Amino acid sequence: MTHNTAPPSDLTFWSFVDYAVRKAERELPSVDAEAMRMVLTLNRATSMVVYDLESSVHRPRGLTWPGFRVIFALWLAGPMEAKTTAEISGMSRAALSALLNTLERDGLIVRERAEHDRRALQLSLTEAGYGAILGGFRAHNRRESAWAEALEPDERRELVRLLNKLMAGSTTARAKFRS
Amino acid sequence: MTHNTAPPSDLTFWSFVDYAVRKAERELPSVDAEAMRMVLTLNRATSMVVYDLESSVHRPRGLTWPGFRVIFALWLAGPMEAKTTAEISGMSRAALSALLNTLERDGLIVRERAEHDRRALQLSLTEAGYGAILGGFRAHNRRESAWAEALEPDERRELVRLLNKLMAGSTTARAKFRS
DNA sequence: TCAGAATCATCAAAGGTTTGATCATTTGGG
DNA sequence: CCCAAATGATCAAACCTTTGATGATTCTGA
Repeated sequence: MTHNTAPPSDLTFWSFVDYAVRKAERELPSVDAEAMRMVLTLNRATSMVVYDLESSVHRPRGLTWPGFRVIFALWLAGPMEAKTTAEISGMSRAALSALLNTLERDGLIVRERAEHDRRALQLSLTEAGYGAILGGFRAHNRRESAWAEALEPDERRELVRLLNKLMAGSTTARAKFRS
Repeated sequence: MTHNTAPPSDLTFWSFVDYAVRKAERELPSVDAEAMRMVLTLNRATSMVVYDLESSVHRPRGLTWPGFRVIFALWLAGPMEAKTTAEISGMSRAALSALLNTLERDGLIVRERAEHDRRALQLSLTEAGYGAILGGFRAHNRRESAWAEALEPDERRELVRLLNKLMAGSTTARAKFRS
C-alpha cells in the first residue's frame, strides 16, 4: 500500500467504508472488494445500534450490554444451566463465569448446583433480576423500534432473511465458532 | 413474563432468536416483535463473523480485533491524528489511547506530537506495522470472501444497501453516538 | 488582551473477553 | 468394575472498553 493519494480530510465513521473499499480495490487488485464492503458495513451498523442501546438504555440502569444479554436470556427461557445460557447469549463459559460474579453480587441472578450433574450450574433470576429486565426491556424495545423505522416493513424482513442466510452459510464457510 | 411454557431443550445460538421473538410476542402484546427480531439477528450475524475473523485470522497473528481495526485504518488512510483514527475505527479516544499502548509496545505504530497543535497526536505505522497488516489483511479478506459466498451478488448489494439505510436512519432515531 | 470555554489526550476504576490451565465430576470402553 | 477421556465451571494473565476526571493547549468573545 503506497500513499500516493491523500485521504479526504473529512474522513468519518460513515464515509470510511467507501474510502477504504475504493482504495483497497485500486491498490490491491486481488482483493474481494464486495466482501470487504459487506463485512465493514455489517460491523459499522451493528456497532452503532449496540452503542446506542447500551449507552442510552442499559448503562443508565446499571447494566452492561453483556449483562443485559444474560438477564434477557434467563427472562425469556427461564432457569437453565450455565452452559446453555452461555450458548444462547453468545459468550464463552469462561466469560459467562466472570460476568455472573457481577450479576450475582448485584443480586440479579442466583447460582445453584444442578441436581442431576454436580459439575453443572443452574441459573435463575431473582426478583430484582425480573425487575431489572421488565423496565429495561421496554426501553430497549422502544429504541429498537426507532431504529427499525428507518426501513420499510418488507425491507426489515429482507434484511433479516439476508442475515439469516449469511449465518446459515457459516457452515460452508468453515467458520470458527465459540467453544 | 410467566413461565408456562418450557423452553425447547435444544435452545441454541441460532434458534434463540425465533424462540425469543415468539415468546415475547405472546406474552408482551405491546412489543415490537419485528424490530426485536431485526436487532437480535443483526447482532448474532455480526458476532459470528467477528468471532471467526478474530479467532481464526488475527489472534493467531498476535493482533486483537480492535488492534487490527486501528492498524487497518492507518494502513488505508495513512498517518493521521489520533482523534481521526478513533473516529474511523469506531472507538472512543480513551479506548484508543489505551490500545495504542499495546500497539506501540509491540512496535507496530508510532505516536508523535502534531506540529500544528501540541495537544494532538500524530499516528503512523512502523515497518513492522506494515508487515503485520500486509499478511493479515489477505487472510482477513479471504475469510470475508468465504462468508460473502453465502449470498448471491445482488443479495450482497441489497444487504449493504439495507444496512446503510439503517445507519442513515440513526439521525431520525435520535441515536446516541460515541463521543 | 486575556480570562473562560472548548478541545485533545490520558488516567483511574470497574467490568467484560480471550486463551490456556486446573479441578471436580461424569461417562464410556475394555 | 474401573481407569482414561470428556465435560462443566473456574482461575489467571493480558487486554480492551466505559464513564468521568484531570492537565495541557488552543480558541473566542468581550
